[in-house]
Amino acid sequence: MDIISLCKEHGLRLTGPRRIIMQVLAESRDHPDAVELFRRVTKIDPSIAIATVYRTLHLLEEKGVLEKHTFADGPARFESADHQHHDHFINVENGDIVEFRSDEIERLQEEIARAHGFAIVSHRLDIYVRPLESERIAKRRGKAGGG
Amino acid sequence: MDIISLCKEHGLRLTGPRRIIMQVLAESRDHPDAVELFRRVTKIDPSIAIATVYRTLHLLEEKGVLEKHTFADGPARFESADHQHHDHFINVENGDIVEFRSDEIERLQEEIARAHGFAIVSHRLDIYVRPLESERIAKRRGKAGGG
DNA sequence: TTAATTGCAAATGGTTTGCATCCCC
DNA sequence: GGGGATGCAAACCATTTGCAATTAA
Repeated sequence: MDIISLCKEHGLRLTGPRRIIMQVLAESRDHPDAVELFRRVTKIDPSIAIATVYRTLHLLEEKGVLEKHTFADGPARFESADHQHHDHFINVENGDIVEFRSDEIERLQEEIARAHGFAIVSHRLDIYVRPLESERIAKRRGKAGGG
Repeated sequence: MDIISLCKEHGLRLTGPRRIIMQVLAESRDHPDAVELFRRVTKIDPSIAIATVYRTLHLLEEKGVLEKHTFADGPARFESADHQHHDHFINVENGDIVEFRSDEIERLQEEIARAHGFAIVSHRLDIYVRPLESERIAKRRGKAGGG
């Protein structure tokens, strides 16, 4: 969905700062945090305040347009919510995030929750990882062109 | 393990504040945060500073004696680490925490990580829940004595 | 004795908020 | 024109840190 309809749909004014923040958000595939977003946004329009970034993020989260994640205890990181639920691998060596989904894990969670007398509201599975040594070797080989 | 051996084992001085903080920690089954811990500790000795609570918590986490969790985006909460790994249900209605463990989910995680070329360093599965309506009724009935 | 530990207060980092101004609808 | 949105700076909250005084070993 484009930015104009997004604002219309949620009764938000399409202002200059908002247009830019949403555009940057739409282009980001890397779960940026508010400060990183602020950096990207002010590269386009340096007059935008970080308060506006936080306000927009909060607004979009409330409307269900964005998902907010808190990995480890760093700053909150955001991604658009227009996708099926998924979980995250966080590469502890560089902070990179890889998404994954397991229907089987989802199903097991439901089952266990029900057995405990709970209904699931939401959940998060964060797996902190490190590349397997074999992967590291494969990557080195790839980069070096087979050395 | 008692507090004295714990300190000896990790080369920590057994000071008054530490003795009290560890004692309170040992008695807590509810994953308290630092500020809550500070409240409990200063009830016993009002001269203890919150900085000492944070420092002790950090120390014990480093030594692997405590586990630190960040649920949603509230303050960090702690529990002793002298147990098998488990995951958490967080009751969104009151913040209560219930522990659970699924070997099957653990196994699936390993499997999926490996398939992605990762080795797991650690992980966290937090399931935000609400009591099932049937549980709520059962509880009311229990409290009212069968009303 | 003396290095580790503490209390205090100031600093930090991420995030939110009050308020006067601004500018979409 | 008017109310929502913004920029700015100050406030906030959880947490950390510098430093001089204290204390366990």
